[in-house]
Amino acid sequence: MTTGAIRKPRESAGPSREAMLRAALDIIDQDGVEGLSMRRLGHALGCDPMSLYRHAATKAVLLDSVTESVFAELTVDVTDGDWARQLRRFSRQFRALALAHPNLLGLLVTRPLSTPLAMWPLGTLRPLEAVLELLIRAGFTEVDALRIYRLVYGSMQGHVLNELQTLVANHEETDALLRLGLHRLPLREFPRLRHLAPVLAAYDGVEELERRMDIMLTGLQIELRPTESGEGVSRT
Amino acid sequence: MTTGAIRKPRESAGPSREAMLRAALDIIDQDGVEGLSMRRLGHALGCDPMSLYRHAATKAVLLDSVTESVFAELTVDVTDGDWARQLRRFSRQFRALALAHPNLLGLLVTRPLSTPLAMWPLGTLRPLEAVLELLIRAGFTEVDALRIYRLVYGSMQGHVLNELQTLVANHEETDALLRLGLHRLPLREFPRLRHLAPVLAAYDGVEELERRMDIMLTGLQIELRPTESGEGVSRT
DNA sequence: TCCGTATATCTACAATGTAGGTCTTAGTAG
DNA sequence: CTACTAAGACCTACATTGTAGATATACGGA
Repeated sequence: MTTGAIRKPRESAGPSREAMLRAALDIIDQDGVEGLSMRRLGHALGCDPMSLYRHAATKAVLLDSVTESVFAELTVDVTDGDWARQLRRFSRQFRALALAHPNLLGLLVTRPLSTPLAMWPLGTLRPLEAVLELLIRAGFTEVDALRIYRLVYGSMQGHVLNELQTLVANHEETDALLRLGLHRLPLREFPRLRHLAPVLAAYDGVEELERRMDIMLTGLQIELRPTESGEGVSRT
Repeated sequence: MTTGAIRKPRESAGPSREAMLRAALDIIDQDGVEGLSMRRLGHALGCDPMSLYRHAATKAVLLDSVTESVFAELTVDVTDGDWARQLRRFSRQFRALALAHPNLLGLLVTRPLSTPLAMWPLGTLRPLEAVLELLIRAGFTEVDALRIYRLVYGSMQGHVLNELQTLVANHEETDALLRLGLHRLPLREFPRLRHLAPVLAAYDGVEELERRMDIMLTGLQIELRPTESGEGVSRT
């Protein structure tokens, strides 16, 4: 190489990384993850499918980037002394994200499985770091902070998975049994489930998440005595 | 049709459904879900790939069936009066399944998202029914039983997802920071995470799950008063 | 024995991710 | 200003996928 200068990429050509991620997310929101192909994404952006590889070495990292871009919307106010309130807010935010992009939830909870923690995109790790900071500032030990993070994060994931599973079936059907398709189940074998049809149909995600947080936070307070910050669990 | 008799399938030809599911699970355990193709599965069974469609109308239902076959191993003793013990056992079983087939976890938590609850394979619904039965027999109302099931199931899912994420990186590396690849993280931005490296490396799944159950069950006992259902907790 | 039909087997197709070749153009040296 | 170089951008082509549809085969009844 005669010149040591690094050629900067032609900025005019091709869509920006952000535009690409946005378009990818749009497609996923509309037709699910399996509806996203490089060709279709290229078409949506009016560019050659192969040019997408400039921003993502492979489709897998493209998906990673999309989930990161969504995940990065989570924020935590580490200066808030009321850690429980922040955790609640965190959970609600996550739920909102999941409801806004239900087709992405599978990736959100699954993609980390294929990559060791420290290889995650930084945007994905930032909320983790923030929650740890929050809890440590609130007086928890590092170990407990990590434990609590896992507890909250896991519960939150679990809740959202449950909530999105329960959703819909036949929206127009009014009878709960029929709407959820529970009439298919043999009554002999599934009496409880069938009888619970109306309850299943009346699922209230917000309420359930709040109750879950109630239970978890009070249980947490009792089982895991924080050194000095034990003034009570915030309910808002 | 001139004759009303239903021709029974040639029982000699092709592998049995069970053999197929077993082989599919083997491949998934070995090379992950994306390693499973109809052609490869056919090759492993020594039969034409297309003949697999006799037992599964499409690849998606094949995957459903595989997850069902694993999921169906969960058992609950509904006659046990100690419901908390059963719930713990249930969680441990689930964890064991997930660790035995880590590549399947993504499907286990994800597949239900694409299908409304009542369309799940029956084997998948059976544990749900059993837990409901257990809790109702223990004196909970139907509504609370469902709530508790969701709570436990979500927490269990969340835990296992966390545990499998944290696993490995470089097994041979002894230094926690290096082993987890956390040295990659900018120290300025991720002080907590980097400092927690040894704790992350020393993750004890069994212990953590037990603690999680402790917290959840005590919180549950306090927050959910069965007798005065509906007004156990003042909500703001 | 032969026929009708349900089943097994095979072929072929459209769609996918992406490696590798070809071309365009920006940046530098003369 | 011109010519050269090489780093992108663009494109073609390939191996692989799930599976529809066509073809071959074997079974039950007459």
